[in-house]
Amino acid sequence: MNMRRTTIKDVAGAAGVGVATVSRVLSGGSASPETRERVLTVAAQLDYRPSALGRNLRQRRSGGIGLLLPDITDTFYGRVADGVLACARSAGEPVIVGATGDDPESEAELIGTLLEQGVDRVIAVPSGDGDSWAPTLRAGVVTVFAHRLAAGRDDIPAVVADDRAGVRTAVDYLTGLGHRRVAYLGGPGQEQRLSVFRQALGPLVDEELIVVARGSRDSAYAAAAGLFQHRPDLTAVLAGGNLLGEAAVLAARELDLRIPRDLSLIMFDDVPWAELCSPPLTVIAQPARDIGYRAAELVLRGGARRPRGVLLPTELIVRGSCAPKGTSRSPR
Amino acid sequence: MNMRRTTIKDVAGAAGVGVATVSRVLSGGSASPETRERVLTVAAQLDYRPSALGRNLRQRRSGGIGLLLPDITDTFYGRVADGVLACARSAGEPVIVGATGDDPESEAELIGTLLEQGVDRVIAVPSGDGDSWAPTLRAGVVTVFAHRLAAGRDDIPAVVADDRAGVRTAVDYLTGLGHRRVAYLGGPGQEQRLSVFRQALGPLVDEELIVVARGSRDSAYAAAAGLFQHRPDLTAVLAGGNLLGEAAVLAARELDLRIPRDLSLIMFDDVPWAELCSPPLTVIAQPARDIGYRAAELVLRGGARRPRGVLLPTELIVRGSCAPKGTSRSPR
DNA sequence: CCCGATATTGGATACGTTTTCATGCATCTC
DNA sequence: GAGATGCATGAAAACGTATCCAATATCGGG
Repeated sequence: MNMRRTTIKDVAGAAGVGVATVSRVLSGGSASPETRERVLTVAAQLDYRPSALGRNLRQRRSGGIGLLLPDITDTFYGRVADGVLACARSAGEPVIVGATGDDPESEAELIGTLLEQGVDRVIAVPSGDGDSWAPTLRAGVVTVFAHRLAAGRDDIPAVVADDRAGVRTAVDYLTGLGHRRVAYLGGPGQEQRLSVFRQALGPLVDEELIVVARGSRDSAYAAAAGLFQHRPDLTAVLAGGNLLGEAAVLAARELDLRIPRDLSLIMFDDVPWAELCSPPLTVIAQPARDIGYRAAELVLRGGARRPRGVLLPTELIVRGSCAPKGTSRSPR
Repeated sequence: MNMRRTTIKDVAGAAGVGVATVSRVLSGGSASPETRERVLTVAAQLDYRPSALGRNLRQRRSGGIGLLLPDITDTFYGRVADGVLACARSAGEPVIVGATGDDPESEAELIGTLLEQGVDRVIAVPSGDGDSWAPTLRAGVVTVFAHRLAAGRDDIPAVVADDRAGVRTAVDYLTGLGHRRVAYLGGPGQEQRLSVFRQALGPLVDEELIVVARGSRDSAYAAAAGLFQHRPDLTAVLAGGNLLGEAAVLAARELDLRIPRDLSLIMFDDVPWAELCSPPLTVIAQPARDIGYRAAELVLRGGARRPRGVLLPTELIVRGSCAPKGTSRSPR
């Protein structure tokens, strides 16, 4: 049972033409109508599927798209991935996914794997600074960043949500409610948000109220709990992601802080459970899926005339986790 | 700037040996110590990275692992994917991910893409019956199912949670609390759970209380809302997945059913927000990440001596969404 | 009717690797 | 010492495709 795969040669033989002609017909080259039809019918009969392996070697690239995310478990990145997959699929391109864990070393290693695979298009949520990305550029890989920018890499286009506006809206909303001690609970790679946060808060900013966690749930919880314990005077917190928001809710509950009575909370990223929470969480919604989809579009369009980047709008969705600074937090 | 990629030929030339020797050294074949060292140093100097393209063509397989999931947005599948990625990465294998949307046609199409790519190992959460999988088997692709089995495909090993025990535990727990009208809110591909549900409920089973939704959130919500409206007499519901559970909570809230006073709820799959919910949700935890990891192990081990399948334990985690059937649901 | 232009076609080559096979050399056995 | 055995090695042949290039057939204009 030596089931050899049917190759272009078989089709050529069966159709009585040369392999070059078959290749041309199948990749849309010029051919006479009758030849074209004959080749197509024969190919269909033999159930011929061109081998990507041969093609890839010949054109020294593997068509596929590389997608590097910090954590595929995070629904935000899940939605980004979904967008990429949707767009890639409509173009018939396979997507190779890697999880960096927000670790630059890990990222560099995964980039190496992708290069080895001959991937010539990469979408990534970059971790750390942009040093890892020299090899892809050198290899001529079309690269697009998603959700975050990398320090020192403004030569790579990026598709991001309008963090600036989002943070500003959130801060304005909170200060508008009378809050003066507003904390920021951030994650990796949120430098820009931080600077906007400081800027928006102006004289009210308190560096002690700004704390960044690493990517993990544990780290997020520790950061939130530490913040709440050390600074019982804070009345509002802006969480820079759904993991951080989750941690904030959990830590608040553990410390017997009532939301929103004792603590107002705004979370970046609208997730389904934000509505299930009690109280339902006020959020800054980000178009995660669109970010992925647009990034894929950009990367598929290739190097030709690609814009500097894309900025997608965010939206403040008011639910029930913020209250005016009326009842101050009760002393323990 | 014709930056041709450094190839095995370059290394061979620079080291003064034949390409065969270089290949052998790099893939762990036999070679004299001095030759080996020379080749390795030269390869390192030239920063040589073997091209997967050439290798793949030669061995007519692309090493990579195909992963087909219904919905990468669902955190359950996100965790499965995470397990697969972790295992694959430790083996240095790239993973090509596709989202089937629980649609057999879509699945078949994606399988086609994978075959075209020369993927020779596939992990999948199968949609519908197993007809789509004939091509992979015919092509000699090592296939492993995850989380679900496919009807008529007991020739493919599967890594699944112990649904049987999970459903039985849940049903026993609910009936033990005195519930008699227990509903099952299911999704696609849960035939086995359904049969166990009927079996565990015995004479109490009521076919009208069994409803299955399609994969989407909307469909899940519609199913839950419909169920609750049509059968106000039910007192407990088992949701067969986090999407279904979410829909149940939402629908219950919309219809002013209090959990657990009016309605007891158990949800399959423990997700972070189950604890954030109020009341926190009693769940049947499934080792999603392990499912992915084990499936990847199986598929990496290859066709050699692979077991019929793997059954991973579930666990009932009691939180606050179930109550004894004391206060009956108030009539509207 | 002939010539140049154009369209179609097939042979041949290259892509980068792994693997087979034959060769040369050193060591071992009787 | 002759033959057998083992190992290291390199030349060469695939793997399946796309594309260059030359050759042939077709056509229009003069």
